[in-house]
Amino acid sequence: MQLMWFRTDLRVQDNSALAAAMSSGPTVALYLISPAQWLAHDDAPSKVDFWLRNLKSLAGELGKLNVPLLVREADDWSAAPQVIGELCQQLQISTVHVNEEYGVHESRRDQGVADALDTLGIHFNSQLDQIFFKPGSVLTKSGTYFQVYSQFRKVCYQRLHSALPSVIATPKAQDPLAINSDAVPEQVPGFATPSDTLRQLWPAGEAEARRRMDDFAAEQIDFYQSARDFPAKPGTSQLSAYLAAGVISPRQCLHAALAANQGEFDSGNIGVVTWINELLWREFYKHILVGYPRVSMHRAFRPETEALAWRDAPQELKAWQEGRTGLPIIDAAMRQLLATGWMHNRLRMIVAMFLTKNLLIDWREGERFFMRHLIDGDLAANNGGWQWSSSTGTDSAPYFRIFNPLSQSQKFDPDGRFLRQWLPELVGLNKTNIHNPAAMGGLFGIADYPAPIVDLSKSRARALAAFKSLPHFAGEEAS
DNA sequence: TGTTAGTTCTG
DNA sequence: AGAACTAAC
Repeated sequence: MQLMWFRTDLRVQDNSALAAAMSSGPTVALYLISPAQWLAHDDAPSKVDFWLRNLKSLAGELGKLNVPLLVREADDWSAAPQVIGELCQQLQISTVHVNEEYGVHESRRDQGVADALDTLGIHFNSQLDQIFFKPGSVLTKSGTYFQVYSQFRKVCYQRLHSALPSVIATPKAQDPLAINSDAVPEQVPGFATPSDTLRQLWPAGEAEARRRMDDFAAEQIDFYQSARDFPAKPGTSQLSAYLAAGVISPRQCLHAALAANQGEFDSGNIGVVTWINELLWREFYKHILVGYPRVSMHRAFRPETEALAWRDAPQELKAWQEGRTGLPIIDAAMRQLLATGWMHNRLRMIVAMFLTKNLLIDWREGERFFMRHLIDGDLAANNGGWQWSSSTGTDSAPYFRIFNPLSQSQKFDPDGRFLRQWLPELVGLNKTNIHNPAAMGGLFGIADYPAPIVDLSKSRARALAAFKSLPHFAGEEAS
């Protein structure tokens, strides 16, 4: 008997480990509920709820394949070896199949399980599935992990040209087993069920993910490059939550995009090329996590930035978190995050830059807050994004390239449509004033809307000074 | 995937 | 005055 252990790969289509298991023999599926571990990882309640809803949908898909889904609890992953070992003995499992995960804790968990199974004479078979290329297989000429994205991408392009990862066929149904599936819990203690409004924005299941992907590839991807930076437009794929939970695979995404561009990924349709570029950013940050694991252990990629004099400003942090900084684009973005579990990528950069530069608050505060609220929260991508914005990471924004929230707002939400959607107190303002109500002067101050909590000019200068005063800090040349 | 301040050009 | 350009952060 084979055991397929599902984690962040909640689908039956193009699933490497599931295909490996079912081609080896009769298969039973397992999912572990791990509330203490999830809390320790700052997993958002909306994300845990999304996992459970997708797990329920997955149970239905597995049912069509006659694969029973067992649900077990391992509060902390340190309990995983025992829980899985006992189950394997009960069911007389010969091999446990998984898709690789790349966090430090995930690797340690899998090693612990593999070791425990080994003493029981059970095999542990892990597959490349979450990304295109095995970490450690995309390296510089001197054999180190890339630190610069464009160079990494160049090698990825070569690899894609020589061997395109292909989508794996969905397994055929097996003969029914005399094992009953477990019920999937509706809720897990410690993770509140999100609002119906939020849940309805993110319907669960492979069919929904595929529908989104197909619609995007058919109708939006051509405009992706020109539309993706405007938060009021439906210019992005809205697939991040599904990718993070593994309800859809990057290989499926790649092939859907290629089909819209005559099979080309580095030329032709600029929208397609730009979108695939984003899939490769995702790939890059996963590789960074493996090559430089300190980034996920609350350490900056650039050690010299560890000495930065981040401000301890709990009131300002709280204002940022709650969307009441007095800067409309920041507040609208944070309210979008709180209400929907998601934030447009352009806005993630703007609010991250504002927190780490204008407020000069430690990027780790922002990283943690995002993880606690994002339905698509992914350790590698979230950490990569925050360290990019705070200029502490690989290939990050130069310390002097600081976004001005007002000009970003004017540039990327010119009519104020996005602002009006999230800031009812400002709906009456015209497209000039809405970006900067404070400029209208006290007499025209908006009831219920605060004055800006920082002076943008002074706080920008403060951030520049803080970076320049770092010992041994090698300031980059402008590019 | 930038912003600012200063200079020069243009009407 | 305001656009266009540039250097520096």
